[in-house]
Amino acid sequence: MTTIRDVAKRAGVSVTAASYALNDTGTIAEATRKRVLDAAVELNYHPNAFARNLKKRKTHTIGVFISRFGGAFYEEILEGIHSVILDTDYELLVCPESRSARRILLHRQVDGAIVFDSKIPDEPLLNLASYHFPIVVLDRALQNDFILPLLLDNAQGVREAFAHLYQQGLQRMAFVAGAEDSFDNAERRDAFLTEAQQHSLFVTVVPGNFTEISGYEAANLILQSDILPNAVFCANDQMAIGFLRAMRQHGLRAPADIAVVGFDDIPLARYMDPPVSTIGTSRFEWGASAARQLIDFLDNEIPFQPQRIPTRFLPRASSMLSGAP
Amino acid sequence: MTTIRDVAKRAGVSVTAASYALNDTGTIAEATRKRVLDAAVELNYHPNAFARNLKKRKTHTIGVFISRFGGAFYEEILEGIHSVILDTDYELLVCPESRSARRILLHRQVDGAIVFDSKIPDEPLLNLASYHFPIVVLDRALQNDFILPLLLDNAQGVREAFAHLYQQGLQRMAFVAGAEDSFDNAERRDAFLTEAQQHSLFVTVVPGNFTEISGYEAANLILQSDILPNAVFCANDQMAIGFLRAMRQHGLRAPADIAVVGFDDIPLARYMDPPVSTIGTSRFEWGASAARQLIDFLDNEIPFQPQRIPTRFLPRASSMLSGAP
DNA sequence: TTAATGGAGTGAAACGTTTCATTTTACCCT
DNA sequence: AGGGTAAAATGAAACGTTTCACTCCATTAA
Repeated sequence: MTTIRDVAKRAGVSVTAASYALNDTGTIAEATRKRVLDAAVELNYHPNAFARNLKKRKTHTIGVFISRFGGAFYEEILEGIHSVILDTDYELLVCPESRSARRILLHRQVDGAIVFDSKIPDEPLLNLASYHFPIVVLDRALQNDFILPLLLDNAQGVREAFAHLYQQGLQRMAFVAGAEDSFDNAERRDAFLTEAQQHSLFVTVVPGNFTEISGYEAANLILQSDILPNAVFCANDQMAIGFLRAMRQHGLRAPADIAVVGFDDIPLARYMDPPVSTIGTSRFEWGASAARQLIDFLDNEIPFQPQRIPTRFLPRASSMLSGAP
Repeated sequence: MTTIRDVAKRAGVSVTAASYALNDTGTIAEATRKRVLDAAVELNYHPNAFARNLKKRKTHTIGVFISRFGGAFYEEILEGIHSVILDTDYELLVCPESRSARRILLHRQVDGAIVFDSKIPDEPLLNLASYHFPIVVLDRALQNDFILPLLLDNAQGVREAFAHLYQQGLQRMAFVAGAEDSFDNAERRDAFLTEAQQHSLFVTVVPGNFTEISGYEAANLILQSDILPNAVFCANDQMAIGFLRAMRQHGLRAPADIAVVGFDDIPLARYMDPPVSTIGTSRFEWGASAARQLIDFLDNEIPFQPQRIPTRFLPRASSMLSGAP
């Protein structure tokens, strides 16, 4: 491996001069600068990132901590993040699991983090932030000068979907909830309950955990009641798909018997039969915002600006009564 | 940040002793060892990864270079890789774009690489390998003591699919090709042509580029011919899906009018109407193999063992004539 | 008693950069 | 010609580890 020492020797200058020339800092005459740069090319020199990071106390890497690679959900967020990183001189370190997340964060191998993994508890994040380490969280409402929550506007989407159902005269509604520890689930459920209350509707809430199977089981539970709901709101699309599967097995059809709405707009939702009404957002934009704010914070010390990521209701066949708008 | 110096001072020993104690090397009395460890805990000490890497000339990170995050295709491979990495003390650096790939590799920020990005040319990989840098390639047939190709057994899957079509009496076949520069496309096409030749079949090959739209266009081209094929083999599922869409628009049905087969077994294939026959593999296992061999090479100097990843044909409705097995 | 042995611990160099403080060089102005 | 100044270049310290080579001391063997 060729080092800066070799380059300096070849260019006939001191190591310092070589460093200044390479980094375009300090004061170096144009002629010598050129000589150094040429020498670097000739020797195929590439600075050792570790030595540099050690000295500069900066890694030029941002870490993304998600709970797993799987799922179109994360994909699009990652692509959004990546699209922003591309235009900077930062690297991306993607860590799909909380165990190694701890190690990476503690060893300060990144300059900042984007977190979307509810398995990582709040406490270590707050601790990191207290050392002025910047973090963007996509899955919790933590706030702090060094922590930026960038959350979905869950309530907005729920309101739109609710209105859509209500305007079609559907009044016997049920909500299939997601995982208990999920922030988004709580917001979606609360928004739904608020709407119900404002419209003086009595609604039922059935537990679930975001998996297709839990939606399936929720349906089996609901379908045992004497009076069936005529609209069901699932806290995500997977559960809506499970719910629809159970309905089919009971000989029921959506939306004629029960209108079904999901959340997230996963790709599959559009391909189901019937296509599933859902609430979507631009996940690409979401990731991009996160990266943009983090980079701005790191490079230009622009303070974090909390904001909500807009969501919108996407009406599809699973909840459109024939003759409805 | 607390350094090893602080720990040493607190434990009342030299820096050397602290280092030995923490790394369990050298000769340190049990009592002092314990004192050092306790001090480290009390001070919440975590070694600086850069200083360590700089000194040890090892990063304990492996790099994965893919062309983008999107696509269920990469997801499962990544999960397979990750599942292996988890049990080691390595980190994962995922880089979804060839531009930064170059930087990372050149700056030696990883100890080894897994490459699945045809936009990265062979030459830099060979160059790296010449410095004894180990690389697993998933998308090309490069071979070298330090380069391990881990490729799909494309021919196997194609043979099975071909037999399936042929045994149903389908003899007018066409092949919709993928991107020109793709190794897998070349193998699939060649295997198909070989089969056709062995069965004395005259077949047509239509160009494509792996996108759904190119499958759609290929179909429009094919459907103009006087004599339609009765079986079409697409080099991947996306194109098969595009092909089916075009067929529908022309009022044709699969498999009755044309039997359609894809390749890759993407999740959507199973959900199409009709479900798309395809050729699948365990991508999770694929990724896991790659990671396993790389780690074994790095940690235990076990030489690379080239192997083919098995594929198998998955018959579904899009190619099963009624009454067929 | 002395020499050899080996366990426990230490000092200092090294990894490859960056950057502060300083020196050298070149130029300009009276 | 000489002092002043700015530009250009340099030496050396520092970043936080690891590790080589060495010392010190107690124990054992002769």
